[in-house]
Amino acid sequence: MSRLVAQASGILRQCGGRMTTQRRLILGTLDEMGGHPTAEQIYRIVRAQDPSINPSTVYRTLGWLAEAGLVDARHLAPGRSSGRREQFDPSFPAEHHHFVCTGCGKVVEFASPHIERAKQEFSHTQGVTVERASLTLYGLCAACEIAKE
Amino acid sequence: MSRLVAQASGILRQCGGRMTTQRRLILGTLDEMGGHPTAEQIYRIVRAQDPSINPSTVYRTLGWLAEAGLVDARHLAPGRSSGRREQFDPSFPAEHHHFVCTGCGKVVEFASPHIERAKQEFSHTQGVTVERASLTLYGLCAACEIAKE
DNA sequence: TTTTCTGCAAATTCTTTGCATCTGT
DNA sequence: ACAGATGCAAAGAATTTGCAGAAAA
Repeated sequence: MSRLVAQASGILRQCGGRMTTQRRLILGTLDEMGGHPTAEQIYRIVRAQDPSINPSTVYRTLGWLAEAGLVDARHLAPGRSSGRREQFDPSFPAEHHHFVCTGCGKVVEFASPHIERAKQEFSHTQGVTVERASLTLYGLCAACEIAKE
Repeated sequence: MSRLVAQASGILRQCGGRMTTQRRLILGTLDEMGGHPTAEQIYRIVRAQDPSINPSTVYRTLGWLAEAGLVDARHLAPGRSSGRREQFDPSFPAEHHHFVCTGCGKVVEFASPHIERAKQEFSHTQGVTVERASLTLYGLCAACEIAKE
């Protein structure tokens, strides 16, 4: 059983929800495919295994997964007009951030202690509670940097 | 003449574009209203001054403003389903980041030297070029923190 | 057996586009 | 005059919703 299926089962048990075939399929796919798929990409893959599945089910599943905090919804694609599709990012194993290459669209995940400091500093100086942070860096990856010239 | 109108005029002159009444109105509104309005909020305000203006014009104007780098399109609203509308953030005077209160939706802008460091570290260790960064912190503002109890 | 979920289709929401007309330059 | 912008209405993409039937607990 995949990690997400296990986590989700626990949550469902606590709130009286049900682990259905469709949910298991979507969760397993999310876990396996990795990266930051859009709802449509997820749908395409699960449909290959169960052609009767419906996009609404994918959206609904992603909806409560995001509410439960098991995945984060992000807009990684840079610029306008490409940032309209949400991308889903399993929030595991820990808070992480993203570098997006504006040339080829490649996404690299990373962790940074600087962000932890930025959170602390901001919460101290402003007297607020910071729960989570999302940093996205935009730039050119090595390959695109070379290709540019 | 507002700052944005001035900046935009310069850009338009360079690329053979035209400063129209509608653009002046939209730019002035963006400058005056501040914050991080959605296209619809902008439209509502400009329509009050010129009822003949059309939403497409607002979208088109925001489109090239974003391309020109005079405004940034962001998804500040936290969670799913609220993050669907783009918000437009005049990119002035310098790169800045956002704290979003998940209780009341209030947005606070701030600058942080830590982010500069995170950018540098990432670009050095990965051999990429980082052009810009966007950090959003989510949490509870002081008032919402109190209200929670 | 009782909720909860799913599939379906229709509806919404946000945004873009085609085209005739109008307007800066 | 002429390239470029606008308004309008219609199209489009992504996502949500209402509801009757299906399926977990």
